[in-house]
Amino acid sequence: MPDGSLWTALADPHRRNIIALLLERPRPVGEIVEACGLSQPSTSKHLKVLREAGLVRVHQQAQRRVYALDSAPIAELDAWLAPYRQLWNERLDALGRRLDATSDATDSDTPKD
Amino acid sequence: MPDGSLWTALADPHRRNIIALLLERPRPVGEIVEACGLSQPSTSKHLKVLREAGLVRVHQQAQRRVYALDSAPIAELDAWLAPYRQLWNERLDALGRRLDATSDATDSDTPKD
DNA sequence: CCTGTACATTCCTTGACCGGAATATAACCA
DNA sequence: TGGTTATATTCCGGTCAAGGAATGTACAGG
Repeated sequence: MPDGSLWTALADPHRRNIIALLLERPRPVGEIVEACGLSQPSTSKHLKVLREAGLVRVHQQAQRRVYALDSAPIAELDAWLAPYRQLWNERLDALGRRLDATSDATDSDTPKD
Repeated sequence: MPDGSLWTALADPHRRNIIALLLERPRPVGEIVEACGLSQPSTSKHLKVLREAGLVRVHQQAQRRVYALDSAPIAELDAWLAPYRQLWNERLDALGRRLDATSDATDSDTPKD
């Protein structure tokens, strides 16, 4: 169940780095270890956090464990973001109108914003 | 400059709560304190984190300090999310094709996904 | 069966963060 | 200027996450 673990998982730069690596293509742990410059245990622990947050999935292949992104939580983030996206659209919209209004009006009702 | 402070700021549930409150409308600190159920100092500290992450702005009004959302970092988040959004669109697309294919094909190559 | 490879897990120490209490600061008002 | 309200900052104890070292586990090959 998606509690706050998604945000917690993404709060760490190394984990965001791993996520970015997996965006290019799925990778076994060894590759991630090299790319991150972290120790193998530390990397495995980060992978565990990402796994428990539902951000990645493992697919065993011989002795390798190949990690890949799972897109579901990303969608969740996007859903969280939606209301704020509206806000910023309104802002841009308002800015546009203001710029437009300055063409034929004196700044009598816009104190100092 | 936006370092990782944005993610760190949003990692805390209380701070996300504050953000949600400010989405409705700008509010003075006192209101936020009541709504959060946290102590005033603790709330002020969270507000400081949000401020330093660029997520909120203060507008002094008499003795009150009215906090409001700043939309810029939200846009930043959205930009970060963009590449992953692509990934998940591809997934949905693939799913759609698979559902479509099941209409005239036996499930011979879809083991247990 | 034994060895090596590829990961995961545990133990431990350190540093960061959280929350509350007390205190400091700033703005308004008489 | 002194007092009150509104907010910020500091200090402090407790908790939690991160990283390294050591160890455990699973799978392949000889």
